[in-house]
Amino acid sequence: MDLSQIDYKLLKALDAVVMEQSFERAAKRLFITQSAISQRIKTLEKQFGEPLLIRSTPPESSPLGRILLGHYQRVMQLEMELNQQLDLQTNQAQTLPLAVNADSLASWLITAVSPIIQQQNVQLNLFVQDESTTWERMRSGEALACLTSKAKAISGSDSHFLGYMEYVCVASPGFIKRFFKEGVNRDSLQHAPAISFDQHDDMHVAFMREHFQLQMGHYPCHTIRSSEAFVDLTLASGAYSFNTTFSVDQHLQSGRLVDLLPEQRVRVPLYWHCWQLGGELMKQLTAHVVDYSHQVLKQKR
Amino acid sequence: MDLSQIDYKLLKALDAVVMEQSFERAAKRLFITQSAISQRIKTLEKQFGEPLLIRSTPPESSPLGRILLGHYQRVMQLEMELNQQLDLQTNQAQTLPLAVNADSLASWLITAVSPIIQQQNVQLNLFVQDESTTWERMRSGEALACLTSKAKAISGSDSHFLGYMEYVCVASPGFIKRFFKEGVNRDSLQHAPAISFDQHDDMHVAFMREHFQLQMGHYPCHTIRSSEAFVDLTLASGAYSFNTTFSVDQHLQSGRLVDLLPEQRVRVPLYWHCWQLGGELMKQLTAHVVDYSHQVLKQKR
DNA sequence: ATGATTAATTAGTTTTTCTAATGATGGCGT
DNA sequence: ACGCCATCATTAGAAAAACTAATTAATCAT
Repeated sequence: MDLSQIDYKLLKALDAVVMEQSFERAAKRLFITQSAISQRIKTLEKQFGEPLLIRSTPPESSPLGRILLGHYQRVMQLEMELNQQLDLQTNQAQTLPLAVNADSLASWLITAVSPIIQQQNVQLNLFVQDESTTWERMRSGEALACLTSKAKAISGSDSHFLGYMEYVCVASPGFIKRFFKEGVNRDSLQHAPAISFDQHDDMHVAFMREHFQLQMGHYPCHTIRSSEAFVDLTLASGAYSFNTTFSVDQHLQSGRLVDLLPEQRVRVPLYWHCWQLGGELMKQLTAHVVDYSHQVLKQKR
Repeated sequence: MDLSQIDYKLLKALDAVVMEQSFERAAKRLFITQSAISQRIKTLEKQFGEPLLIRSTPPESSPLGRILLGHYQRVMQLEMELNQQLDLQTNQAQTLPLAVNADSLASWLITAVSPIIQQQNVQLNLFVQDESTTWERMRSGEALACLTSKAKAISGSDSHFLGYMEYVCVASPGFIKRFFKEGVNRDSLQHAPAISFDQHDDMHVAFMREHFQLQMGHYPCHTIRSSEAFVDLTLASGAYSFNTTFSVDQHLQSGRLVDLLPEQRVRVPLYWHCWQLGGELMKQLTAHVVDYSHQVLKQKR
């Protein structure tokens, strides 16, 4: 029983592969080559004398692999607690790494957290990404809390339902005149440019598939990683797009944007997940976020 | 907040230095050079941006160092639990690394644990050393349990009082005729060869200091790392020595050995420390050891 | 002061770990 | 079946990291 024979760099590679379901993507995540991932996994398997990954597509963890990853998670949890403890010890200024989706950030989030960051001595560190990947950021321990559409709590963390973000499909009058003269239908949609937030953004994709049986690639689609620019391009008649009611309500009122499909607004649930550590500060932050979002988000499906 | 940036090899070096109270001894313990230790510590200090050791003699951990070492202990604890889990998962044959003192091993220990090792599928892995250093073996996680004279429990582990080992100062009639014709006194002790178990064995040293004001080095003393050979050399008139009542009772009865100082028997307390992990097996083992030792060891000072 | 003890530093070597390129394998569509 | 693409494995060589051995510096007791 040699202690501390475990090299956590190697376990980190295993974790990345299982999470990303691919050696190559794992490599990309860790900013190393696929070869290095392969070698790290092999080293680990040599150390334990049996396979830790089932080489299927996608790769899965073996029973032993799962045990090791469970251990890894626990150690990561300890490291997170250590980080918080060190913040408390030294800076006084606790860093709060949060993974949030762009739409929430662009609308209500700042208002919700500003009381905290004004009262307490904290440093926000926001990861802005799609609400389906924020969860992953948190699971990996990079974020202490996240905004996500997933309800499932990570073990060791709390999950709070916040409400629904409502998305409206909008376009400018000029855009409508140009592309939707005949109405919004399968034909017109194949030529009208849309906007997606990024490659993980499946709202538009899901919408097109469900309502018009259109696959991705069968319609033009921009990608813009900014909620504000999203709206700007739509206002400028460059595309139609789904936006939160927050960001387009004014424009709908003023007539600069038009609700293309009033019957088909999309509601995406939002949850706040946070690690139980982080102490008083995290509790306060969570309280503020839950409270404020209950006020501004739709509570019904 | 980069996760798993912590290299536990480095923390291990820090731990070794603090435990051994010396860079050189730490190096020896980890089987590397003093230079490597120095560099590891420096790397760690560079990573955290402040000293983790106070360079006094002996070196002490800084406040931050203590926090880090606390974290290290917790991770080591997790690794130990992992090891037990892996044993359970794969082999079925759990390894039980125990740190025990030679005298207990030579007398009652085997009898106490044999029911367990016969019933259960276990592999004993005994570290035999002085009862003052067994504790350290366990603290470091190398052993799952230990026999020691220290009462203080390691946090996360249980401590059970077992009783007192009684030591008698004995010699053969021939030896007495040669060295203690005038009785046992400061003069005669300066010429009569004694035996110590090893350099950590302070029983004889303490005895000589307390009762005869004799420093180590002012009397001849062999070193023999075997309880049985201890007795053998004494029987062969090669030395006088302290032995457990277990190992010399027969010889005292038969007259081949004589109790030199019937008034001054030494009683050393014994404790069983064990990590709370290890599950059912460890519980059973502890129950057996505690139960059996209560029968065979003196319970009173 | 002097010598002994201990840690820091340095230079050079060894070991480890990476990248880049290539090879092997398996699923998939034609 | 055949090639094609996607994916992981393997390899050689380069780069980085960690180590040893020797030296220097600092501290302490004599």
